[in-house]
Amino acid sequence: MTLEEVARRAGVSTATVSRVLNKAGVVRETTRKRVLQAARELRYHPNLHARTLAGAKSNTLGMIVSNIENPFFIDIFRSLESAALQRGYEVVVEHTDYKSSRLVTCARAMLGRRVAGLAAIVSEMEPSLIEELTESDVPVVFYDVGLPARNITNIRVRYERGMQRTVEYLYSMGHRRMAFVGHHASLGPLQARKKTFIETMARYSGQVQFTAALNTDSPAGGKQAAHELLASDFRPTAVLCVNDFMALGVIRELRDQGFSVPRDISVTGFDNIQLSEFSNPALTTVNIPRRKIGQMAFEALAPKESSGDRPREFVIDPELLVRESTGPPPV
Amino acid sequence: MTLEEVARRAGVSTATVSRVLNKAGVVRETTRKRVLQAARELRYHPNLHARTLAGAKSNTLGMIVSNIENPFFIDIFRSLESAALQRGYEVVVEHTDYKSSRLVTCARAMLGRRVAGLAAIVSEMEPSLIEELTESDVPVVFYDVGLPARNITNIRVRYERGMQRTVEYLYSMGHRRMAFVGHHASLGPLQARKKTFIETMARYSGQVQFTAALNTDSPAGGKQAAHELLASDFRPTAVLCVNDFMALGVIRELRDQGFSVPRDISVTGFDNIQLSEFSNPALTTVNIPRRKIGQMAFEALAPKESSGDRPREFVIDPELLVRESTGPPPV
DNA sequence: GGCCTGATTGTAAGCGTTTCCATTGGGAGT
DNA sequence: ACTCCCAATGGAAACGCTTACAATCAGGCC
Repeated sequence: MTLEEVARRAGVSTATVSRVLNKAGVVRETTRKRVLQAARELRYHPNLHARTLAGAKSNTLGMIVSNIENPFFIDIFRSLESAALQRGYEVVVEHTDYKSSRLVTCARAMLGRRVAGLAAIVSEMEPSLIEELTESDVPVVFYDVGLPARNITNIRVRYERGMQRTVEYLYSMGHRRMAFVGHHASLGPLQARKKTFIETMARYSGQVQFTAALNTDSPAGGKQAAHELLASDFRPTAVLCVNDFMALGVIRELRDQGFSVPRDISVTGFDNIQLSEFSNPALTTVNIPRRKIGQMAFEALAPKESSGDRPREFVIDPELLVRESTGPPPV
Repeated sequence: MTLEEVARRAGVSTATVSRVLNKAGVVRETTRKRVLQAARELRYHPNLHARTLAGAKSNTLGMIVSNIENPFFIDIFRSLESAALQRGYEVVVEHTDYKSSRLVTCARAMLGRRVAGLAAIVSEMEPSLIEELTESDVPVVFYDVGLPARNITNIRVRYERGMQRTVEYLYSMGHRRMAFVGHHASLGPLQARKKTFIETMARYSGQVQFTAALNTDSPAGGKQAAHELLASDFRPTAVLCVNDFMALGVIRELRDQGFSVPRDISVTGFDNIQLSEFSNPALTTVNIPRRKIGQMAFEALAPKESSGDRPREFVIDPELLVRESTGPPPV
């Protein structure tokens, strides 16, 4: 089942078979037919590795996400992929579970695969990796982490703004005791969120508590975090979650413990994943334009001759979306 | 950045470099160090394609799913992947959006990638593909579709049983008018589910209505389907959904239209995805052991010398899980 | 001192494609 | 009838790596 066998069967050279299969170069119609026929009969499937090894250019993009279970990442993937498909690229995903060691492994695998570009939509980071990627000269996009460089574009969301708007909104409604639920608090960007929350609250001189689920970005993690939160003697009137995915679990735990959301306790998320609308109550959250992020990421990776110097950094200002999970604190 | 350059820099042959990098064969400690050093300095990243082209055996498994947004598929992927990782395999995913044309493309891509095994967890199918895969001699696992063959293992869930149990349960509670919400009704397995529902209901001589969302397996699709359902003059007291993911949307629409679940209308899902527990009300559903399915799939794909003849078919009998979204019909 | 042995390392033949060049027939132009 | 040119094909060199197999070298033994 190699090119050569097909060639032999069709009575032509491998060069011709290759031309037929790649629709490149001219081939007489009759020979084309013969080759195609032979290929079909032999159940020939071109070896992708040989192909990319021989031809130089790769049209695969790589994408690495922290948590493939969180719809937030999938949404970005889908958006990036759909843009890529339209331009003849394909994209392969890998996920890290927020482990920076896996990030490094994945990134190396991508480089080994000779991807034409790499999107790292992750929260964890390994400083040496930045250097490694810069040297590699492969176009890279980071979301949330990393620094712009020769071949590195950054997309970042003004998380502080979203957080600030949320706190502001809750505060203006009368909330004074708020808690924050996150995960993997030790990771840079995630830690920054916690810090932002604390600083913002400090400005409002409200009481604050921080709780992080034990390394699980999931509804289950949110539920557990909420459980721990309620086990302490701090009684927040509002719980801000690092993302929607966890907020789903927080709401569940509150309900399980007999609290009504938002009557007794308000809950907010972050990301505005589709599910946030389908939650009951629908989640008040901060919108992060995942579709746009996916497109931006693609733009940054795709050669796109026309535009010479691509922007090296995109900044997104997220907006608060008030829905049903928040309201005034109980009197 | 090729093996040869590293070799030159380290003053050895490519064979030696290869040996060092693959930890295979013996190499004097001092040369090993020298090679590693050279590789690091040159920021050498082995070309994966060249590597798999040269060495024959592949340790990549391929997995194709219908809808990468539906947690059901992700769960199976994670389970399969974790089993694979433990045994030194890696697995790449692709998704089809329930399009059989994409299924074919993806499968061919996998074959081109020379995967060591392929898991097709999909609802769509292309008859010719079965033949193509059988000929290819690559170990294949199908879930829900396909027929056992020389190199093809099947995993199938007795969907009828789950459905029957659900109907039975609802009927015994007093429900007489039930509706079914699905998607992509034209696809084989999905159509079978609809049929199963109708047949089961026929046995109970209840009134029945079938509604399918327009090609969208998602909460949004479920919401839309529920909307259409309610627009008709059929008033079910229970809505059975083809899966949990859609049920989430159905519940939402019912609530939006002022119905209380389960007081006014009961809703059931299928799959028992994690989210079903976090729904409000928590979803009554039928458990499909995704973890186990992932493991089974891996077992079927991995060579595992010891066991000569692997079973060619796994059958799973799903169980009903009663939670909060169902109850007696309104009086 | 010659020879055998085992540890290291080098040589070179693939692996399956693509692609640059060269080659081969005709048919058109004169 | 004789160039010229173009369309259609074949030849063969990469692509970067793995892996027999060969070669080298330093001891150790007789």
